Amino acid sequence: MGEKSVQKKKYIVETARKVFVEKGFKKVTMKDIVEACDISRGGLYLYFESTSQIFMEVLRLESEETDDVFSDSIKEDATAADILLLFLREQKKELLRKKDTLTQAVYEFYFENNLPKKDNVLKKQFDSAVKIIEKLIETGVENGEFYCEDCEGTARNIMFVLEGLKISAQTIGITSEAVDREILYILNGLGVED
Amino acid sequence: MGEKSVQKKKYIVETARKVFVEKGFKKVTMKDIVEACDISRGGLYLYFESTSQIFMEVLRLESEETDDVFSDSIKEDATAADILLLFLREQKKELLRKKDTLTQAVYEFYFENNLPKKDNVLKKQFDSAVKIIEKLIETGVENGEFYCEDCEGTARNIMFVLEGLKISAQTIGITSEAVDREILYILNGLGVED
Amino acid sequence: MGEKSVQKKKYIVETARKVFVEKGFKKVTMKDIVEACDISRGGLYLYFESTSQIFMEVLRLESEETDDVFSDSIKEDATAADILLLFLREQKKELLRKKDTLTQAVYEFYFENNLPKKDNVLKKQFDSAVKIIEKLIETGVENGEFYCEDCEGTARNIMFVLEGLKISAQTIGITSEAVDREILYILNGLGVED
Amino acid sequence: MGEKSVQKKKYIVETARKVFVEKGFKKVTMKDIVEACDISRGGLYLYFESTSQIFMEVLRLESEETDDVFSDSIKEDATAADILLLFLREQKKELLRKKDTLTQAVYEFYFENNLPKKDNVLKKQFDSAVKIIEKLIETGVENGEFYCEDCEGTARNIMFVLEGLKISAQTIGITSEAVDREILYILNGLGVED
DNA sequence: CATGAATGAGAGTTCATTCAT
DNA sequence: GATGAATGAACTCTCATTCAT
Repeated sequence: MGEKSVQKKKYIVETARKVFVEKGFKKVTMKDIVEACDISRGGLYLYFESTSQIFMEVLRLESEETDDVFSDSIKEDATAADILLLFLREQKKELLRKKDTLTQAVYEFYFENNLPKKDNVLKKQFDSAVKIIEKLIETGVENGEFYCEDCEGTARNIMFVLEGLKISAQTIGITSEAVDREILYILNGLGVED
Repeated sequence: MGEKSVQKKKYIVETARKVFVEKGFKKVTMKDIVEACDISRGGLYLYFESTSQIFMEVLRLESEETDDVFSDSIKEDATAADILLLFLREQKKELLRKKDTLTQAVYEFYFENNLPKKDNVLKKQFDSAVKIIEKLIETGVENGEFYCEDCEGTARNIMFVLEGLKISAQTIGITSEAVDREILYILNGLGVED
Repeated sequence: MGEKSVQKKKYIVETARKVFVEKGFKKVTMKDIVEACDISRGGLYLYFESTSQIFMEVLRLESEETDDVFSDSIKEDATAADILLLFLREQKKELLRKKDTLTQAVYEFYFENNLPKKDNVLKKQFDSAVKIIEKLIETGVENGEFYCEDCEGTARNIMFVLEGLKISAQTIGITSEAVDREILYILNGLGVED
Repeated sequence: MGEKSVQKKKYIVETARKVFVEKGFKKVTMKDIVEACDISRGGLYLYFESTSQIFMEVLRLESEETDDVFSDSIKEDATAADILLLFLREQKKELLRKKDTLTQAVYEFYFENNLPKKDNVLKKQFDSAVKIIEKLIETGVENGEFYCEDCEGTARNIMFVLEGLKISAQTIGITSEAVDREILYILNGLGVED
């Protein structure tokens, strides 16, 4: 595959991403993507066989580009609590942005496809996030910012709560205040004063 | 609609339930249900206009029949901790039973339908569960079984964790041990010794 | 068929008439009529086999009830010109009332059914109208109101013009003024001053 | 749309025309046309969305191909009376050719569609025919062939009579002699001797 | 007579997928 | 590589018509 092909493939994936954001995963047809990309029907099949394949590529690109959720905008002298709060606020923003997110599409995709474990990007992301939070909490504990007996458990708990909030936002709907309440609860659990 | 019609409607809903359990929500067509029920194409339309309508009926029946998650199998002398543990184990069983659950269908349904709040059975269930758990924890605190500063917050936290576990079970997959770990973490948080 | 049956049949025909007025002939289904009559599906079939059969009954009733287009509202001392004008104005009213008429349904019906000549109510009506107008013109000529060399031809011509206006009203649309112009043209042709 | 597509579209329209001639407008389904054209179900939808759309195209083609009803077969030295007679005979032929005409389909189409004025090809044709006949009569009057006080009125009258004959041919049926009688009446009205 | 549930044929429409150019 | 016309399977939905009650 030449350089040009690689470019075109990337163009398709990026355009398709917008479609998935808009419509979720299941509803999207090859036709939708063909039209969004303004290429020929047959043309798309030269690069991808199905919406699943395209979506997997979207996910791959996604994870490539957002490795460093944390490292991005963190000041040198930020405390662990600062960083955790930043992270939680970022997640809040993300999960309240009901539309304009890949979230729903991701869920639908994993529902549909009885996921080959190894390719499960979602799981990798979850696990790596747990690790990072755990590290962060440990640092906080060392600094005397946090109080915590089971750092790993707490990290996991935080991630599951976030997952719960995320899916709730998509299904039963959730308010900004409700998210704040949960964030506060988490911080209180770490011994952080309001 | 006569008695017979009511029976048939119920028969359709119960049969459709199996289809939804098997295939989720989106993938199910009127044709699928027609075939599962072994009735005629037009016959189904006598009772329902769409899969959404059928699914809403499935949910209604579901919630009617499972009002009393708790009251059912609770001994007279059960402690708050006993009851909570029972509840959590029930939830565990449910969420690990990946296939054979309506869970995925429910999520898909709520993704698709940007449902009017009032009809949101899911939300009602969530809120009522929070209330019940809160009561339970308060009882436990009074009995000296639990230690807890923010009963309502804890109840909510438990429910969000359960939601997180449920969706994770459907997407990234989750082991029995992982669930146990979370249950333990919750109980520890309430000051219950292992 | 008992007295009650006759009543019911009449009720159906009269109700169906409204449906035909509203929707024309082709679009009307047995279901439409069943619903309009608020009777059972099977019930309708006890009386009629098809919409065609019902419509033919509608036409029969129609012609029974409107035998005397003229005789109705004619004063003793009306002149031939008066009566002709009255008739033309009546026709004008009828044909401008685009909706609220059986006209379209009648046309559609005769299109569909390769009409058995003998049952052709429409033809009978046309022919009898020609006769009446012819008589009228003759009377007018005798009275010196009209000038006319070929009374029968003129009568037929008038009826064809009316038919042309009627169908035009249903298809290309026609204004009140356009009809007036044609009426005037006819009267002028008979030597009537404006 | 390439040259080939244009060809195919034309092929569909021409084939569909035959179907409309045979069955009128309302009774024709997309399936009928698909079968007549011997193309695939989806294939037809590439070109047209509905029978209405196809029919409008049929009408467009029709009017394109029959612009010059008159100019075609008119000798250099034809008199106005000759031309008028030619026109009327042409119309007679047309309206007696009960089957093999688009007439019925056209009426049905205009019944169904409460058509926006501008798209009303039928009206345009009617109006332009009136103009042409008017011109013709004026010429005839100048030549001393015709006698006529209100050329425009007469032209309109002729057209409405023709419309009346046309619809009558489709509904109550009409004989060749009946048409001749009307033609004669018209010509007599213009002062033409038999 | 009357009901209305049930059937099944058939119309409309949309897409994934192929393939000649 | 790229195009886009073409196919045909699959779904949705509506009714005429029947028939047990």
